[in-house]
Amino acid sequence: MAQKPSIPKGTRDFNTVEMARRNYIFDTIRSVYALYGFRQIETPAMENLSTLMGKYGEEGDKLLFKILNSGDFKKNVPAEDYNEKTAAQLASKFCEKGLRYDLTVPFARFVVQHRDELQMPFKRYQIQPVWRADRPQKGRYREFYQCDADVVGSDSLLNEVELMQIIDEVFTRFGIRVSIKINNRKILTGMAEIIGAADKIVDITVAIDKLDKIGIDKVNDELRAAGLSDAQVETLQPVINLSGSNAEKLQTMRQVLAASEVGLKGCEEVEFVLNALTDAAGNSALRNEVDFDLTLARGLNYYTGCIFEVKALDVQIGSITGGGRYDNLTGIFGLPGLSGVGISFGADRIYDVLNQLDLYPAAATTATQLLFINFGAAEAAHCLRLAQQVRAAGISAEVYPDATKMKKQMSYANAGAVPYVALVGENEMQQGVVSLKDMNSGEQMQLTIDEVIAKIKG
RNA sequence: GUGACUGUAGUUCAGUUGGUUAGAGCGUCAGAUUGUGGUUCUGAAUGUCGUGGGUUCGAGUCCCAUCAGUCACCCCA
Repeated sequence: MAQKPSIPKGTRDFNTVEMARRNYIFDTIRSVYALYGFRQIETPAMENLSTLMGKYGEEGDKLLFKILNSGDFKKNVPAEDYNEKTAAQLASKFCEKGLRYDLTVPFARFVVQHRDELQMPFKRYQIQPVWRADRPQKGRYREFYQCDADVVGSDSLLNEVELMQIIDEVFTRFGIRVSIKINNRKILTGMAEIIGAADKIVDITVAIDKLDKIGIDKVNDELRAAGLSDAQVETLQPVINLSGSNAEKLQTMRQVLAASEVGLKGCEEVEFVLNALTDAAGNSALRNEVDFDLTLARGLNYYTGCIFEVKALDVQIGSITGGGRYDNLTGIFGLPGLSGVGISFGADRIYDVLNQLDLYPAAATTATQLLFINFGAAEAAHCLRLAQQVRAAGISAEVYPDATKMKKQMSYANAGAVPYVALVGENEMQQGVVSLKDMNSGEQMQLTIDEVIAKIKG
């Protein structure tokens, strides 16, 4: 064969089976969002680069896919710039659009742009692909889907509570056992304050976030590398090693953060959310465990309040859902004072988890429920009418298009995992019946078309 | 952006210190079976050994370059 065609690195084709599974994931998430009163929007695949640049930190800017301007885009760039400017600087002259990097920033843009039409609080969800010019590896793609739900225009912590419930509901429906982690950016800020390194907050959180991956010693190395003194690192130790129940951890943190107003506020917020998720008898309202985890930091630096993250208990794949509160994201677009809180399900990683654990319900992946074998022109015409009756009853059915060998038609049904096959030849036509074969058991019986419908539905 | 590993049939992989005509499982197709799939048996098709150069009497095998893929770091879902 000559060179085979291919697709760009980090992108994927989805075949029919994969799409059936992916739709099961999207449909599940979608229906839970809707159940909590969220409504769907979509935004364009490309945004103006001015909207995207500077929102994800220096690293993020590098990972943006930029789109070359149309027309003679080099006309207005002086020749000497080609040698003097860096590639990034030239790109900023050649490109004014880029592919969306996540759904949160386009959403912030959407809110600011349509602020006069929106009823606050505004609850929206959005399920669309995003693109990152990252080097792909396991569980990391250059094109992948995010499933975001956000509430803007409400400071209430009840929104956080609701989002935790959504997380719990979705993973319960999937049958994935997860650990939900909660923390608060204010607590991290408070810690930085206490040790007198407020300016190093980002470095500190990034280092602490790696605890369960690289261990305490290397975290301390990173903290020192970030410019913290040994004394400062020492002060952080009891916090990093925090253990016990959620209530105990909160108690400890209150003592540590006694001198930090922000830090105490963070503790209060976490406590409120955890309490709201617990009934009067002290039982959790959730089916999955929620853990107050000081080492949860999350990379994106626009979070300001509660932050959450979800990890699968039975598969090693990194976080499959994350989110948090960001107090001033729309401020960048000229609309200050509007608070938002949101979560994002990583559909592609959830897909990998479901595959590994093989948790798909059978119904999610079957397409055609009944295949009519084609015995010839007259029989096919008859089957076409029967198929319409079956479909009217809500059962997906198809008539094999060619009167080929029976073996071929049966194989087609088998390959497509069709659970029932209808054989309607000359005899059946005369008697007004259908020979229905159950492909799983191999049993076959003669039934009227109404009995067939009742059997498949029942 | 940094580093490591791997490229042989549709696919997963064998292929000896460099040696004649490059193999196997799975899948595909045909037949055993003209109204019965999934099991079984028989047979068949399929390769620029990623690409380009070099060493050699001789390269799938060794060397260089290049492209592609995978994994880890960074970062993240």
